[in-house]
Amino acid sequence: MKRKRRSYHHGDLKNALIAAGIDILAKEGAGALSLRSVAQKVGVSHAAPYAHFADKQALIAAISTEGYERLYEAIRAVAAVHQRDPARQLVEAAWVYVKFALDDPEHFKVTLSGVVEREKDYPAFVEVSKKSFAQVVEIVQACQKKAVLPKGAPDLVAVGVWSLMHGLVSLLLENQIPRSVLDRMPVRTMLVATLGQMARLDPEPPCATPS
Amino acid sequence: MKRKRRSYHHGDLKNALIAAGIDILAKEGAGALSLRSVAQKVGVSHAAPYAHFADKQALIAAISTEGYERLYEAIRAVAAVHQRDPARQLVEAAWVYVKFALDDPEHFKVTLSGVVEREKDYPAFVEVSKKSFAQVVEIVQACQKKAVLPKGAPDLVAVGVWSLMHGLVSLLLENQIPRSVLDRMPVRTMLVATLGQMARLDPEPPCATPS
DNA sequence: TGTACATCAGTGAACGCGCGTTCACTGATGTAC
DNA sequence: TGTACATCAGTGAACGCGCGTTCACTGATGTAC
Repeated sequence: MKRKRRSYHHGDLKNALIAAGIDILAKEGAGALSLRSVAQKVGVSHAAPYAHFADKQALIAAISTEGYERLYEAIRAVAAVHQRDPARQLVEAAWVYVKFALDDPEHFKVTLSGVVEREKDYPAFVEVSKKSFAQVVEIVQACQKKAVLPKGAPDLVAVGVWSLMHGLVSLLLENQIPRSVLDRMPVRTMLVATLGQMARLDPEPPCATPS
Repeated sequence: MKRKRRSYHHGDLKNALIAAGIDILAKEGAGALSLRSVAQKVGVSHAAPYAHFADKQALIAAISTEGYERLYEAIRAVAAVHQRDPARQLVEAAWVYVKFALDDPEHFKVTLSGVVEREKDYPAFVEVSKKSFAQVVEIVQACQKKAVLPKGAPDLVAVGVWSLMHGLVSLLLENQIPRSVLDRMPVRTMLVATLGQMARLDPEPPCATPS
């Protein structure tokens, strides 16, 4: 399972610790995330992380930043693929968001849950979160041009779209959506239906649901 | 601050513990919520709670249930006041939700954050959460009749409205909404604007903002 | 009204646990000459 | 190429902490007679 380190020095301990943290979140949940557990997973003494992170908050901030970067990259990719179809960009970007949340709920939660308290101390986090929001605003503007989304200040409409998606996945993760609704349709259909209450979308062909 | 108990027996320790828990959430946050802290706040030995709660989960479930009841009652009240005006019902119910979240964020989070894992064990929680959702569905139906909300299965549209509000408050609480948007308008205006992307609402007079 | 007794709610000591953090240390690495 | 030394990353023991939970107990309460 855990291969022996060849040398005294690890080489890339910082990134290894971040990866281990994400892994622990996925497999054991947020309660199990600690500097000690992360160190143990990498096979290093429990004090070693302090060479790379000032404290636990700093590790969490790094994990959050990584999560936002994952989102940013994935949305950038789908936006590029559907360059000329804003409605599609909107749906696929939303789907990216939902997929992240469902595939890796604990990482998603840490990323989006404001665990980064003193943002000032973590400029990388602030930067990628700003970039991500700007990306959404762009998609919203393109949608507005084609009357897919209602008029209004683009950043405000972006907040609306984001809220809708964030609320949907939060309620899903927190098990609050009634079974009667849940059992009636797959998540992707629910996403499109919900988004369709706000945006003018073409109906999806029932079999085109990606993964 | 803490008055001496007159007698050995407390009389209503169970409810006192729940109230103390809510108080701790408000004043010290979720991290400080423990059976021990709750017992201490009430002025009782740390083992006393076990006479009333099987374990920590049971206390949390009780606090969650209390939170949902607060929501349920408040929404029922505003729905009654605006009996003949579904759009208003919608806005005020949403406002109730947002107010709860902003006034008592930690209690709100515990209530809505699926901390009640094995719902089966807490039927009171399940019941009040179902009742609350049904209430929203009713308001949604009334809104649909007046074309305030789009057509579609009422429970699905209710999920949409709920998601929108839940996402908005979650992002607010988690400090994710960009300052540029935040600084431009009060929360209530943001709520109405966001809800307005999904519902056909009359514009609010700028000075009618309740508390 | 008085007494015996069962029931119940709260006590306080004790358990083992994992945590964040500090500290003096040591092994490995790289650089100057 | 070889040696001295500064730097750096990781070690392992130790600290104090608050937690959930158990357990034998005891003080208060209520009921039967």
